[in-house]
Amino acid sequence: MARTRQTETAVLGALSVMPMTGYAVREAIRDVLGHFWSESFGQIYPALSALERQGHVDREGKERTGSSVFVITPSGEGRLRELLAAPIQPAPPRNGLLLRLFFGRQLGPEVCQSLLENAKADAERRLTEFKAIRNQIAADEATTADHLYWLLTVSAGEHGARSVISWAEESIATLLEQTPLPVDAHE
Amino acid sequence: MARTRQTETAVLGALSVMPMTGYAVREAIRDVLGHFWSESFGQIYPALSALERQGHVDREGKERTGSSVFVITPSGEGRLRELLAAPIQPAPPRNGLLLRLFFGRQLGPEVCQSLLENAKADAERRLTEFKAIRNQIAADEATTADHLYWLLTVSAGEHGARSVISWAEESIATLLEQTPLPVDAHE
DNA sequence: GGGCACATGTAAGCTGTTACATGATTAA
DNA sequence: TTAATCATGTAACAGCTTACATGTGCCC
Repeated sequence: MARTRQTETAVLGALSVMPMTGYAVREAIRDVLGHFWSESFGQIYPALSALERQGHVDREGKERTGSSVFVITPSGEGRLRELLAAPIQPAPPRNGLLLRLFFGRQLGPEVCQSLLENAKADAERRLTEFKAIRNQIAADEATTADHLYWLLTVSAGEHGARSVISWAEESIATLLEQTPLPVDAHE
Repeated sequence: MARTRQTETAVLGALSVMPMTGYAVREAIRDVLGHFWSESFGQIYPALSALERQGHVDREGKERTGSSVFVITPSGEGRLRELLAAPIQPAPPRNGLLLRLFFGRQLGPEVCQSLLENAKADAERRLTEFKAIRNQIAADEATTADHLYWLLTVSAGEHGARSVISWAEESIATLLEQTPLPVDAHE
């Protein structure tokens, strides 16, 4: 029960920005919410059907054309506000990198260092992505009333990425202290 | 396939630190790995049985007493290293706070501010928890070869919490600019 | 006319959570 | 002796992913 609501929230949220096809909802969730949210493909169409049955969205142009555009109804907007106001259900944490580092003695310092290097590189990649997103939102600034809130989530991503980078750098240094370089005389 | 391995990894990892009962494995995962990992109760006993069948753990004292202690075998240690060396499977992101903020226009700036205040308070709570954990690890320093790696994960938690705090403070300020105080003449 | 992106859906199967059932041991 | 904690397990269900099935419209 508790979990299907989450899909409902994401789908209604997407439609609250603009009407679109189910296919476009999926793309929006993947490409726009992707940095902090995910829904799997197979959930979206059933969720849309359920929302239609409940009168929270209308399906326009359904006849014979195949593709149809979903539009949020006033009741759907009420439902969305209700869902957004509900208590946040914290997702159980599952950080594979930290799991590996916690048992890092099994892997040895060198492997752990390379895990950290990868994490740092990933975070740097994300940081440049966020920069691009920021520019894009700024470009649309005039046309959307949502940009202020969108920037908040971009900023969260940036802070998170920077914290990963500084943590990784510190941790690599700590591990290096622990593994004195093999004293090779060359040079 | 891919997912059951994760439970296997956590269980073998716990037993690599010291032999313990299934119940204790569960507590260790909840209390020690809890900040970055979770396994549900109902997965742990089946995982232990499977590991026993495969010879990766031995069950000692199984006879009639009810409780038995699980001990990792050499083959289990090999399996653990294999699992830890496998590519990290990134968990699909699901951040309920960011989802709410992204559609924050529906909630209004005041509600969003209080969401951010809560997030900040949570992060501060975590920060003091991490401090306590750090002290505890330092106290055990002599007795465990793992403490260096454990501190890495604590540090990750601290960096993360601090990044949430600074992000939340910035964001609250941004929202305040947006909602000029109601000009009430009183005072 | 062949390939690609758009578009909608379903079904099988796996993962994970929760609640239940049971019993031993220990402390008040 | 009664409650809490330790201990082991199972079964039902909810949620999610993946692969499949199908068709349209457009561009080269």
